[in-house]
Amino acid sequence: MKKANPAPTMKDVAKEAGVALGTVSKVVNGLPVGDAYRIRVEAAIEKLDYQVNSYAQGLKANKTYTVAVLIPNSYTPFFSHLIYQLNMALLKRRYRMLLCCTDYAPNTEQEYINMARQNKVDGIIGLTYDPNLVVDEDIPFVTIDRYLGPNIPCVASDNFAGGQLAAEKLADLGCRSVAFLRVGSSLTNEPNKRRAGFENGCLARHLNYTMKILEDGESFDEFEIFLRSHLHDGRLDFDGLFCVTDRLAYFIIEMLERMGLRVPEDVQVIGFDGVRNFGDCDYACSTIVQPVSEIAELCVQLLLQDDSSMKPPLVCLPVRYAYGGTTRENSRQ
Amino acid sequence: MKKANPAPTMKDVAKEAGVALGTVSKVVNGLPVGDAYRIRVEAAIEKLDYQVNSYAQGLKANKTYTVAVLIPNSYTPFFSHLIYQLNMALLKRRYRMLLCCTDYAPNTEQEYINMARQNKVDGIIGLTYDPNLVVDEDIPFVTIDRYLGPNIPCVASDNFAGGQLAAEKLADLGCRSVAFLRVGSSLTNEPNKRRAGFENGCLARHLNYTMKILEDGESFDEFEIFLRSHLHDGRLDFDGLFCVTDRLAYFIIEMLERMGLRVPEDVQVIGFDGVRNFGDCDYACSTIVQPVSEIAELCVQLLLQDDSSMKPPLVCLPVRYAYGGTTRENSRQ
DNA sequence: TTGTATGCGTTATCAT
DNA sequence: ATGATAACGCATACAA
Repeated sequence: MKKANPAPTMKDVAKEAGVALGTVSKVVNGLPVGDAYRIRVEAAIEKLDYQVNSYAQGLKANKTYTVAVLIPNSYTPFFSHLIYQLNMALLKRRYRMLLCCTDYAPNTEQEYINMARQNKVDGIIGLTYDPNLVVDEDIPFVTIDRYLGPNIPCVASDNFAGGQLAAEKLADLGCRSVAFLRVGSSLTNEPNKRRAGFENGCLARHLNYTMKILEDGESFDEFEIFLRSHLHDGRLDFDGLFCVTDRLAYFIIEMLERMGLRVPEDVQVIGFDGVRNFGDCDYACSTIVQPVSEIAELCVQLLLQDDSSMKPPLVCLPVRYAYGGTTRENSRQ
Repeated sequence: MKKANPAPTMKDVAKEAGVALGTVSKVVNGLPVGDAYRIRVEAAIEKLDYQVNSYAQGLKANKTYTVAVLIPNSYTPFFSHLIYQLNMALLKRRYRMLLCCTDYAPNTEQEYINMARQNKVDGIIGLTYDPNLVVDEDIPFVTIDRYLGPNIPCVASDNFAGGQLAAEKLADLGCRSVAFLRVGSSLTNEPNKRRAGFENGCLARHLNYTMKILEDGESFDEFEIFLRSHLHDGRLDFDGLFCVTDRLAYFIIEMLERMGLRVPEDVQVIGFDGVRNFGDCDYACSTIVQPVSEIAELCVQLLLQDDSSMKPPLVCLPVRYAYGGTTRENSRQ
């Protein structure tokens, strides 16, 4: 509230302790200093409640211990967990996190990147959607789920393996004829591989499969039209569905119930992401779980490691299946 | 990646444009400068891709356009929306957000406050749980949901009115005998007023009411024991339940279904918070919705306004009821 | 080992 | 109106 007395500086501490400025600096940074001096300086620091000014530090060292995280928003379950885990991974290394929600807006993404540059952050972790994003070569950058170029490490789940795993699970659970449902396909990114993986898995397991892929902007109603076209005498042609996200699975399940079909008795559904109700309760549906914590940890590692070491262009982390009530439990459950 | 050439500085721009340092500064800050000079400086800035160093700025101005947000985590639905709205409210004013997840740990909360101080943030917005939190008087601070003292503005939903509204709604929807369920009551905070408000509403509407309040650490199983003790011949003594959060409502609803009771046919349930499935789909249950966006906006306003203006100690923002499938729709729905 | 002096990039106060 | 210079708080190379 009152801004009366400015925060104490090293100079104040030095005066208080009766030592030189440099000595205080050394004590603060843990450099060797005579015990007698150290004691006095520490007492002065305590007395004045001195705190180093990290802006002055940053100016000097050209290092700020701050990382910017660019992400569309913080309330989509996958994003919200990612943010949390990134925060933890950064905190562990004494780094601070500047959170930037972009709302999927390309210009906001670019604006934040510029802001981050002039803010002299030590690096940027971005889950972005702008296809024409310009990222400087001179600031460490790691992307999630979207490959931006050979010099920019990209971390993602093993989406291909996840699609494959979904197909295998459905086969294991007794499905014979399945479908893949997906929305928004215009942007090239890692999650797109879910389809290919699923297709691969279906072929390997000799599952009949169909795809229904909506273009950007098409309404979810298209799925209902699609499903109804495969409904004969109250029975669906499919006994298994793989939805590209848990969120889509949620809509599809509601749809199926409106159509008088029971999940999982009539048709089993598997989603993708590993979304939990209320963030930490049970899984919203049976799902392929993304290793969020590992993704976050790896992003931070890659971002902060010496430039000397090799930076892999793309790392895919293993996913796993989790039961969430929309598949038929079998013995392996 | 490569840190070869250090970022260009004002000096570089001055040299490039063949003008003095101060002139560049003026151009950058929009101060009056001769047109001929301005053109040349702007060209040089463009050419060198110059960006002001906000750390040097911060050092000089003792102002950083950065606000720290302290919150337990980013994945609990209410928190995740709060973070998003705070980010938007700050962005609108060209402020940056330093996100600090505390995991409900008192020492982490205190650590972050210290970190924020030495980081010279312009203010702190905190949703904290440490009953003994020490917050300096010399840095602007606004708290959410928890009153910390007369000099520290607290922003919250009108929890009392929310409890009252829940009671009124249940009465309107035909309930005669209701119960309030709550967990964790040791900490004094604003949400505690939900109980009192509910009680008030029940009295006003002549509803029979019962309370079941769990202590910290008690298992949710206690609720099942409680409910079963009020179950006679498959009928529950209550036809309406008010749960202190949507999350609790979610558990209770599952519990009721296990007990063979239908929601909302046999018993109607209202929660609190306004949680939506997958962050932005339908409401998880009928609920009292917190005005998250308004809370965020007000926090930022109070935090950044001149110290001269009056800071109210506690502001309670209006809540509203939303239908979410766990109450019986009536004509007013 | 301790003290002194310089510079990091900006802004602001001076003369010019 | 423009250019030189000091100061912000800290770290460090260097001198003592």
